[in-house]
Amino acid sequence: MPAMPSLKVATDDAGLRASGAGAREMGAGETQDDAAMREEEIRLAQQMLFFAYRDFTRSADLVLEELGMGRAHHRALHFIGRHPGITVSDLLSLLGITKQSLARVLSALLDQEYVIQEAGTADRRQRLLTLTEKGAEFERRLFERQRDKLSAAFAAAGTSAVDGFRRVMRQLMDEQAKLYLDRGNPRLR
Amino acid sequence: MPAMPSLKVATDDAGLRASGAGAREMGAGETQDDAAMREEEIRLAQQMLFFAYRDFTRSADLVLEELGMGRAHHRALHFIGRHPGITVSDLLSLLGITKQSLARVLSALLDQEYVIQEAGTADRRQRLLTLTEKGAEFERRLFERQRDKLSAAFAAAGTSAVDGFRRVMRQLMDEQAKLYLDRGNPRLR
DNA sequence: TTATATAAGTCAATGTCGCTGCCCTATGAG
DNA sequence: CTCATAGGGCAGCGACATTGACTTATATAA
Repeated sequence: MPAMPSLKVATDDAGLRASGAGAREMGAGETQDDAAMREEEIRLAQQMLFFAYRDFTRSADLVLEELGMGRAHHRALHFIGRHPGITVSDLLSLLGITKQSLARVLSALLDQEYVIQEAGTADRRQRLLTLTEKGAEFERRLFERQRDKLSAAFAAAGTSAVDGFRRVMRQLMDEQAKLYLDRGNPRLR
Repeated sequence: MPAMPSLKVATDDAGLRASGAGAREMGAGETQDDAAMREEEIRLAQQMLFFAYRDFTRSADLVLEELGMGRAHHRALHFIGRHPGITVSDLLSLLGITKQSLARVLSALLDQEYVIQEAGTADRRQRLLTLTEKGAEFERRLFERQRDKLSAAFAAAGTSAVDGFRRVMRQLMDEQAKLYLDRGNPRLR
């Protein structure tokens, strides 16, 4: 864990350069200060996303490392767990990666029997993916780390904050991800 | 852009397995259903973090790709822009990576003159980092992509949601990151 | 039935981004 | 003078993602 820097840095005002080349136009009645304030808000939000995501994922990363796996394995386990019998191509779409990227991860999960494949009944070309008992246990172990972080954060922030959090996060996602979450998520035929 | 899967997946109830090995203990008066509901909330939040972060960063990634750079370059530019004259070790602490990891990125930024180094006046071992004009312009271009996404999201979610968003994100960060944000961020001697 | 499309697996090559261990120089501070 | 610190650099590695091209099995439509 790195110590946070004491940041004994020149206190000049270059942090907020509201003017210059690409600066955004101001709406009616808007002052330079308003624009600068909004820019600062955005930059803070950028940083929060970076720090929060980094530190949130870190908790599960430690468990994964023990078994020589990475985040990609975790994500695959997560979505397979949520969608037992998911097809490979649906999983690819959810993860937003290529077939090759998934292949490495998936074959490791199959080798170590965290996941099993079965040929689809309707379409026998499909390989339906399901967690084994071992896979479900491992996924749960990973989940619990992140659950602890998240529920502590939710408790500390309060329920109305959680609602706002969800609303903003939702807006940051692609349309397709929004749709996925909207339709109740696991249960859709 | 991958099409979101139609998710024609077996609608069994394995998405929510509130029982089993590692399931969390329930507090007084809490039912199985409460626990399951909370687990579902947490799992949704996990997914939102994944989707939102992925899609948020994607916007800037496209610009970076044109110039053969990656997220790491963006982050370095961001923090150097916010802290003109930052030392290498402070930057390392902010990014939470090792010297070697930064070295690759930083030397690219120096080579292409996005960043300049100057020996510190007080301590001449230090290499104080500052954006060049070119670097500031590039950083702004990257910033604007993400700003557009973020401000659209903030506008759509509403100001009280933004407040909640910030509160939750803050709780997800490490102590050190919290402290960094708390103390007003760029301006600290 | 034949032709085309789809689901999935695979090979080879590439690039970013993180890590480790080790060594070096320049400079600051006791 | 000695030791610690700021920074740079070498070599090697691993995880994760990419592209393009090719193969197999199966489904579906002409």
